[in-house]
Amino acid sequence: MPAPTVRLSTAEARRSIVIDSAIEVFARTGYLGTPIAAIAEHARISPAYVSKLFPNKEALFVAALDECFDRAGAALSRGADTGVDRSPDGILSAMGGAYADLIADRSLLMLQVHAQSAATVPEIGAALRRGIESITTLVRSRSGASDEAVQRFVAYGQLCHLIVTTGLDEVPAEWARLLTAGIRHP
Amino acid sequence: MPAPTVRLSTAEARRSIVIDSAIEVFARTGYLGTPIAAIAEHARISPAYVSKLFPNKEALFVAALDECFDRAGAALSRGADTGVDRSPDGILSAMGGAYADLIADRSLLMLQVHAQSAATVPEIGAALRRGIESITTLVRSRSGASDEAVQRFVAYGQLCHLIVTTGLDEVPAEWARLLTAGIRHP
DNA sequence: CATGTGAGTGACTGTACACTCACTCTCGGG
DNA sequence: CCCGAGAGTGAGTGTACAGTCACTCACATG
Repeated sequence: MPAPTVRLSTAEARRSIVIDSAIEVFARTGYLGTPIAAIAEHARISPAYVSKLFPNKEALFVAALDECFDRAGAALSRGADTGVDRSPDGILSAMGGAYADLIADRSLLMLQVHAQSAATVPEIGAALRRGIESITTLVRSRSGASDEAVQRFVAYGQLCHLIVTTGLDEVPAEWARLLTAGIRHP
Repeated sequence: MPAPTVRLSTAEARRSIVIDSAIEVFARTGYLGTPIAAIAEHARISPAYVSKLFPNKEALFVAALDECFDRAGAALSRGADTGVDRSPDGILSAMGGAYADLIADRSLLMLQVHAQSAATVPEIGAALRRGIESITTLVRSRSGASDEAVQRFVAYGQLCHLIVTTGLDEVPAEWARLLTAGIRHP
């Protein structure tokens, strides 16, 4: 009988699989809280090989974060196209809806929170700024909304982070409902 | 000559000194990124004694976080009293100003960010929710503003966290100025 | 001055983890 | 069929750190 022979793939393909795993696992346990071995296990690969694919843990985290912002940008872009109301505010709210759909699984959002916490690592801080920049300029240019409206968009996005990290949407209290009101829950 | 004899203090006094140190050091390097020894050094105390004063690192972090929210609450409360404009929105903006003054040194704010990142540790998540609750209800009751206005207050507070963690107020670019516009910078 | 209580520490232990290295295995090209 | 390049790993190494323990020392009280 044909034993399930091990098929090799290219390092490039492995890298992107590992990045997917990294997004998920880093999102759950944070930068310092995640051993490389946990990501390796999730990617069904040996820890040694992860270390061979990325020069160090920091670079792996940055790669995951970059990918995360790429996906967010793509989702926002799609959202900007799908709205019915073509006014700036209409587009903005369509983008908000698309973003809400995207972060339904929490990983992208949590990764951003962990990145903020680890932003004192220079490479991580830089990646975070890059990401915010691309989101901000994309929202600005695709919606055509005013600076104030874009700022508000980002501010409520951050509120969304707070709600998710603290599980506020599960808290059955008046103050919690006040904060989550009108926010699309995952 | 009188050798500088070692004066003992009470454990209670030490505890609060250690909490002060913990706020500062945890704020700089985060929960997992901070060794107990770093806090001990800042408090000019042995690591062993820190471990004797607090059952574990988690409890120390929670104590620091609680203290942090206490200070924030006190500052907001003071702000609510000092405003000239006694309308809800006037009081709200006075509270915002007081908060901005308080977080000039970034420690309180950074600690919150790190707490969000570590919120999967049950005790830390609970402390964070307690803190948010007390802030939210305080802002609500002292200002008398609408639910929407309070939600907006918190959302822009979170935007403030983003700005500080990423050092956006130092970034000389249009997109950065868009996000920081109108936010009181430290 | 004797003594008990509590402040404070040095040295240690166990563990977790990032990263390395020598090695094996796969498979495409000659 | 063979061989070399590259995929992939097991077993380690060094280090950092949380928490413990036996101990010393200060000082208030009688």
